[in-house]
Amino acid sequence: MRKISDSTIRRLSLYLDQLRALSDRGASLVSSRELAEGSGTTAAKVRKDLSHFGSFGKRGQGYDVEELRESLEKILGVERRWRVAVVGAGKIGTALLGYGDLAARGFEIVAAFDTDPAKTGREVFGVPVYPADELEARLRDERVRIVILTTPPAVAREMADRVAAAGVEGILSFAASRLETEVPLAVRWMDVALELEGLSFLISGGSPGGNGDVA
Amino acid sequence: MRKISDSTIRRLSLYLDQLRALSDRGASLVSSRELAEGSGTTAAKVRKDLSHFGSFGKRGQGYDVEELRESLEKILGVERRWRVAVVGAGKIGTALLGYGDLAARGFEIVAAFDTDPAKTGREVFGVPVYPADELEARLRDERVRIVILTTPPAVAREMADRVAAAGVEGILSFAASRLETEVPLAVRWMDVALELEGLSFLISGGSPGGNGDVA
DNA sequence: TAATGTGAACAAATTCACAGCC
DNA sequence: GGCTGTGAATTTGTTCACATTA
Repeated sequence: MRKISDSTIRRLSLYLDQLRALSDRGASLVSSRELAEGSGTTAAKVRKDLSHFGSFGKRGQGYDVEELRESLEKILGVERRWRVAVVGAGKIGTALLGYGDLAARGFEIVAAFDTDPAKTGREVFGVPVYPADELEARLRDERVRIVILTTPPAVAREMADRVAAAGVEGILSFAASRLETEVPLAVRWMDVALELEGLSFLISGGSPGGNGDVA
Repeated sequence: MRKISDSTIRRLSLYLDQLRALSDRGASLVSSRELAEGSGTTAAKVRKDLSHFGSFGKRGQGYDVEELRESLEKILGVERRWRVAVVGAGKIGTALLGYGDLAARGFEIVAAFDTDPAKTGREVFGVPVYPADELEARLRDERVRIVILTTPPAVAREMADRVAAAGVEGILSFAASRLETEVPLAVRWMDVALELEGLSFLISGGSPGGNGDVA
């Protein structure tokens, strides 16, 4: 299998979202055009995206909703549940602990960590908050494979190295700055201010006479 | 000026972050190679990205940190402050109200809204939380140009239409599903579960023998 | 000498268009 | 007739390599 682009993966997530909704509504077939409309893309892109992984549709008909949903879950690796921990129990970190959408989409937050003793030793939205000392031990005990990093930038690098050393395989980082870890692992970044800057550019007329990403 | 790609804009934000840090440290010159290293890209890309907007460097020397920082702030439209509102004062919405990084990067949250009367009529982290009835009036009074949408998906569409009608020019949406507004405006999405699905794909070996986005 | 700015070469992603099947 | 799957064409984005300037 060749290298799959990041854009393709992101779109697969959007298709999956839609298929779950269609499935709930009891729809049985869906066309590439419909999937495209619901995810702001084109029918050709939908078909090309899927074609990297096999052929899932019936010519002349479309795709079987249940079948494609299951296939996409397997492709994305969300046919089973993931055990996730949140490192940094500040405002964003604790907000995520109670965010039901994550569990609904297969990501179960099983632990949180913080260096501040005032925040540890209790449960928040049912998730235990441990002191950072216990990071490595608890991550292993809980078989955590993905960590969401919400610490201040100053400690992000250290925490990333520690979770990587503890066998975590992926990090979703809310820390603005890039981070390089000693052990290589998959990292994605989310940065609210960066997204706002993107909007600022579009609104300010950066690309004049209209803008790229419009709903 | 031709159409600037989204990837270029995102990288400009990363360069700007770095220039601010360099500026704080009193650095006066920086090369495309250094900017590239700090943002996980290549020197050629840095130069090409900047070349779309003019020529900012001195051959043989590099870029003047202050000068380039100011230029990038102008390009991104963050040379002045933006007035932002948060619609939906749930867990994520309120977490954002106290998130100092936004103000530090030029985005001031001046109001929040919610439909739940239990949440309105008070201040959270110094930001007044208004009932949703007052949405249009307050957005105009406060001269809000960007809204961060953190409502449940069920009401996201309606709220998007209402803020668009109230003259808001950009939306950053945490609502998973795409949304189409009657009035067209700039929209960006942030979706924690989608990012986790991307990590899940990489970890599960979606692209075998290594993965794309590694630190 | 060192590093920018930029056309030209290249690679990747998207779109087109149509053969193949339901 | 309708819709998928896919090579080919096109467009977009990246990398190369070098003339140019401090």
